[in-house]
Amino acid sequence: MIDKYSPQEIEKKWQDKWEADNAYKVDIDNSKPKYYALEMFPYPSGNLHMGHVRNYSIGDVVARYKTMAGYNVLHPMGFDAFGMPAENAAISHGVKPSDWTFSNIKNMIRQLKSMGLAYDWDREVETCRADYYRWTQWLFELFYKRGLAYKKEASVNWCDKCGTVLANEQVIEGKCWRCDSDVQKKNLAQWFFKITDYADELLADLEKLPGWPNRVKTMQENWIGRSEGLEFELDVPELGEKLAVYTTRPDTAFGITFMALAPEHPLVEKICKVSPKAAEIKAFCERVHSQSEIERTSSESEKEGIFTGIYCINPFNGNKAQIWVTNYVLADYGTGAIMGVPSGDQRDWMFATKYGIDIILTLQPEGQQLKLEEMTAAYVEKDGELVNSGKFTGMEMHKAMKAIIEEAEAQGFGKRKVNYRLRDWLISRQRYWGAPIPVIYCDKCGEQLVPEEDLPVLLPEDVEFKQGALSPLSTSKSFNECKCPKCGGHAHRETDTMDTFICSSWYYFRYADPHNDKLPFDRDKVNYWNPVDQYIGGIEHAILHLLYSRFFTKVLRDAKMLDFDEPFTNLMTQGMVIKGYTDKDGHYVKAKMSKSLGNVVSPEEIIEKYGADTARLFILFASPVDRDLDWSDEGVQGSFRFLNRVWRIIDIFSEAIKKGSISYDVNSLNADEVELRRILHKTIKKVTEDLRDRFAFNTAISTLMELVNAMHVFQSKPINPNLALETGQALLKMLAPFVPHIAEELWSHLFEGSVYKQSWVEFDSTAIVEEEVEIVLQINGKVRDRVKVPANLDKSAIEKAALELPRAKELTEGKKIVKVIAVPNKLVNIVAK
RNA sequence: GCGGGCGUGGCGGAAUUGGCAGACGCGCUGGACUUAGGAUCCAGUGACUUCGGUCGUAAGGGUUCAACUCCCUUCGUCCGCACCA
Repeated sequence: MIDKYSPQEIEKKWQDKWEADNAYKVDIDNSKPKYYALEMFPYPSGNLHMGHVRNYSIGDVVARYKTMAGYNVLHPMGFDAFGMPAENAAISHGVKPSDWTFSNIKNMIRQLKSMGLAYDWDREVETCRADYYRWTQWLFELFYKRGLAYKKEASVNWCDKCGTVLANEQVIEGKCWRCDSDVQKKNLAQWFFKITDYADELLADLEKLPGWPNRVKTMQENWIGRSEGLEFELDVPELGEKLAVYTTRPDTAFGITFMALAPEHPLVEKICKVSPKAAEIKAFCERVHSQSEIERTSSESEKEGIFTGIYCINPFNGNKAQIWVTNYVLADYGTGAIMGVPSGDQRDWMFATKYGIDIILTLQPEGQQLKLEEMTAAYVEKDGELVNSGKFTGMEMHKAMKAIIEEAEAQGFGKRKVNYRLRDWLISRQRYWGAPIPVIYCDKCGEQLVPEEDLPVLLPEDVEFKQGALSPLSTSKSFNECKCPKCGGHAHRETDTMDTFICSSWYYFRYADPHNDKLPFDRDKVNYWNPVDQYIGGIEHAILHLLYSRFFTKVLRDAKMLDFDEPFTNLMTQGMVIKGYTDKDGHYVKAKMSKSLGNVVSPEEIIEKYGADTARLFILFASPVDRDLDWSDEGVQGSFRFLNRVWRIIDIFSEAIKKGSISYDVNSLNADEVELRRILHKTIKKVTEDLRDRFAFNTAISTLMELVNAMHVFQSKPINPNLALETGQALLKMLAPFVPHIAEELWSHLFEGSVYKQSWVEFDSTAIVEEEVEIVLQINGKVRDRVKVPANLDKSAIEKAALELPRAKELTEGKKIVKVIAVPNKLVNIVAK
């Protein structure tokens, strides 16, 4: 008799034993195929939430299953430990960011260990430790040396609350991704990574990622936003200047009646020098600048502009076009100026009708005549033929696009151009708790990299933390002042730190070689372990982290530090954990668990009450991994009940199991036992396929529940000991990836060694074969009867048998049998009229 | 506006290649055991029904012997991007 199931006792026991035995330590082993299972590492906020539990439970099943299936599995964990919250703690509580962070990490490691996750803790990385950020700085220098890191003054996104700039990817609908406050534009000199150099490859290589969800690939595709078109120049005779524009609709170029400039366009200043309307123009520009980013970039806001009084010449037809300054042209896309074709673009139409600018029709549907005076909107369809377009009149629009580009190229005033929505990655942050940018500014020699042998540039401790203060590092005397590495003269350090997304863009390489003190990682080790075979995390990183990591991988490949193109072969994006609650209006609604809504369930409480196995089981069973998971307290109890049921049935089987032997004659089984054995092997097949091919943990678990239900048939009658052994052993092996503690405990009562060290179960296809199958009789597509027939009976035999069934005769009496369709082992359908 | 999901019992979900809709779990109902049950075990549980059946996978239409599954239209809902010229 085995004791009552008590997760509180057995879980701690096994966690300690696994740790003492170094059970999950791995090294390079060329005798097995390698497998790298990775979950996105957490920010050390201090406490695990259910989203973490879900993420790591999924990863743990993958790692444990792959290990049992014979792979050499790398499954590491670490912490993305730089970032704002630590600094906020310093500002509001006077705690040192490092103390705050390390104590949070300590608590989170304790919580992670209480989940029974199969991590190789020897490989843990913490991005805020000098032995890690030294290499983050080293990689910055590598980017710099390759011409991929540069400093420039630019209009950048500024979050006042966080007191720092942000990358474009970190601005969500005009608001800061972290604190949700409005983002402003500021002109600052900042460091950028030249991700745009890789725009084409980042886009094209999405095709090399069949193991990624289409959703994520589409999002990246849209973010990169490639477009093809024509860039050409228009003369501005009054200024002796040229004005460049980019268009994806060269076919409408003959319809230009005005040019629209962004207020930031350099030509605006030149115009102001000669235009009598200079004061008005300047006032307009200032007014646009004072608008928030949301106001300015919303497609709904009113289009406004001011005519400069200056004209330019359309090189295609010599027409004069008014130059306007407007609020709806983006300064940092294309050339910061657009051609205004009111007849072909709805925004231009609205603008032109508002200000009484001419409209020239250049495109109309084939075989139809459009009349401007009857039109109430621009003609924006993507088909038609040209009018009023000189020698291109009458040409089909797609042909015309090509011909007009060729014309511009032949005449020398324009060229074919590819544009991207993607901008360079702004990596400077005016914050303390990040990796210092390893650059020195010398009064004489200018910008200098900190020599490699002087890395890391350590974070100083003599800094002041103030809300909204610029770059805390600049308040440190010991940090700021230094000597120029080139001339030895007076110099000062860069006081900005790097975006934490840089730290997380290469951590999955460091796990392959975490203690290297000569390089970020050894090339051979990374080439052995990486790329990550299965990456698991939240959809919120679809662009940010996943795009940056792809960029890093490509740069490091070009730097010959590794030999592959993509960091993550397969990607699984898990859904959120949601829970119902009653809102302030008394409605029952479901939403992501959050403190402010009060619908949070604490993992620690659940683990304390039911154990980690129950928490893991419920979370994996309640929903497919890529969908949102609806938390249910009753559901958790159901999972706990199931584990108790497993415990009891193994207990009932245990006497028999001890008497059984592994190899035996299956012909000695009685009918009930044959049936159990068939269910067992069907279960093995299904669970294996669900784990190996489908990521379908919920159905794998439901199949295991069916097996346990089938075993209960024998709770009150004797079972063949050999079958008891076969079934019990297979059940525990299959449960082990999901619920490792109870599987290990029950295994230890009955068998030798650790269940985790066992090889995965194979199914016996002969056990699954049934001699007789039940097939469905349909008359005109409706189920009318069921009948047992020998398995694999061929079509004609089934048809013959079906027509002789009394039920078939009864229901087709007096009707003409038109057709009989038989599907072996499934059904037979008689069509009668 | 553009792009991508999703829509199945009271609830979470299953149906992998077009072949028995609702596996498994929750909840609920009844029974057994019991001093007791919020433990355990067994059975039932889509709706309607004149108990023959009929209807049923967001709505409508189509293809097919056969549709949750394929095609068209519509609606709802969630997510991403959004004045990108």
